[in-house]
This record gives sequence, structure tokens and C-alpha cells, in this order.
Amino acid sequence: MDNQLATTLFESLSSSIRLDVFRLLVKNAPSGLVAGEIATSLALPATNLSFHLKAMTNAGLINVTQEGRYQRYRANLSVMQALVDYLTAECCTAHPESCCDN
Amino acid sequence: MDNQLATTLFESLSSSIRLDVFRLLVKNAPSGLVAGEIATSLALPATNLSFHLKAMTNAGLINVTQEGRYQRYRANLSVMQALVDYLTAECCTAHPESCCDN
DNA sequence: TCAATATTTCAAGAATCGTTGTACTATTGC
DNA sequence: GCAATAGTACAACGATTCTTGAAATATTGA
Repeated sequence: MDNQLATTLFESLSSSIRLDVFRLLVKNAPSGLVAGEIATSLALPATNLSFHLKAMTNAGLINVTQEGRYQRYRANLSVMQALVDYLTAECCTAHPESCCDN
Repeated sequence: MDNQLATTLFESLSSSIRLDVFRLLVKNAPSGLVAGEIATSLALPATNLSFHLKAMTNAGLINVTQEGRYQRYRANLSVMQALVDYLTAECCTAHPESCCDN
């Protein structure tokens, strides 16, 4: 996890639409959801959702697999775990006594 | 930590300048740095840095205290810890077996 | 093959964000 | 008080990002 990837992931989580999408996919792990189910669930126009799904996929935050005419999206949980580890390191490395245990 | 605050914090960390500022302040915790020291350290124009510091302060990611004519900025480590906890919950609550321990 | 369905791509405009220079406020030391 | 210093506020512009409708692509089922 380098700074540039972290920045990209934060950017990916910095829109409420994308955060909602990610949370929905976490809730529906590990089976994931197809694009139409996400759109219905979050009441989003297909084009707008597609725009955000593409951004999140490019960032590596979610994965997509084709299922016939459907696209199934899944949260990339290991990337999220790596981000948590990165943040913990950012937060605690220098001065553990002033952060981790409060 | 609600979704809106999380979104705001991610937005705050989604620029490489702001991420660099935060990392610098973590490295210099708990004493913090005054604005001029940050500007020198990151080679940023004062106005641009001020713009980002204001955004980060509004988001609650950093704190500021006045010291005479200086403004001293410190990383808000407990907010960062709360964000890590939020992300961990987002990542692991639904299906711990598929995330936390890999 | 053909119509229906699922999703993406593209283009255009709206909205937001980032950067910079200039001006302003506040504090310090003489 | 006055000049110097630290930092912020404001305004303008450029650059991104967001949103939407229309068109394109691909798959399915009849």
C-alpha cells in the first residue's frame, strides 16, 4: 500500500454514492450483486451507477465478473483490510502511546 | 462515526497534498507544526496550504491552536482511530470469515 | 433472427475542487 | 506607532468530477 494507492482508495470512498455502493457490497459479500440490483437498491440511474462502479473497479476497491448479460460486482475485502492496515500504520507508527490505545 | 463524517474524512484524505500534510503531522505528534513549517516541509505556497488546512480542520482531521502570530496544527489521532474502527466495521461486520483474518 | 434486457460508452453541461495572486488581519519587536 | 512577519480571506480562472440522456454493445429467450 503506497501513498498513491491510498489516495486513490480514499478518493473512491469520498463520495456518498460510492461509499453506499461499497457498504452494500460488503453487506452482500461474498456473493456480490449485479449492477441492476445495486441500482434498484440505491435508486440510482444506470448510467450514473455505471460511472461510479467503473471508478471503484479501476481503484481496485471492487471486482467485477461477467455472468451472461449481467455484471456481478463484489467488494474487494482484502484491499479494504490493507487500507485499514495502512491507516493504522499512519496513525500509530510514530507515537503509539498517543494514539492506538485511546 | 456516521456515513457523512466518514465521507468527509475520506474526502479530506483523497488529495495527495492533504494526505502528505496529515502524515507529516502524525510524524510530528504530539507537538504538531505551525503552518509555515508545513509549507516549507512540503514546498507549498502559503495560500494553497491554507486552503487545504482549512478543509482538513473543518473535517475534524486536524486541530489548530493559535500561538502568537503562528497557527499550530496537530493531527487528530482519535478521529483517525475512529475512522479505522469504522472501516474495520464496514469491512468485517457482515462476514468476518471472509475478511479480517486474511 | 428478432425483440427484450442489462449494462456501458459517449457527449454535453452543471457543479465542485484546486491553485494562484492580491489584499487583509493579527501579532511581534524595535 | 511602525515595519516586518505569519497566516487567512477573497476572487478569478482552470481543471476535475458528477450527472444525465441518447446511442451502442452484448446476451438471452422466443
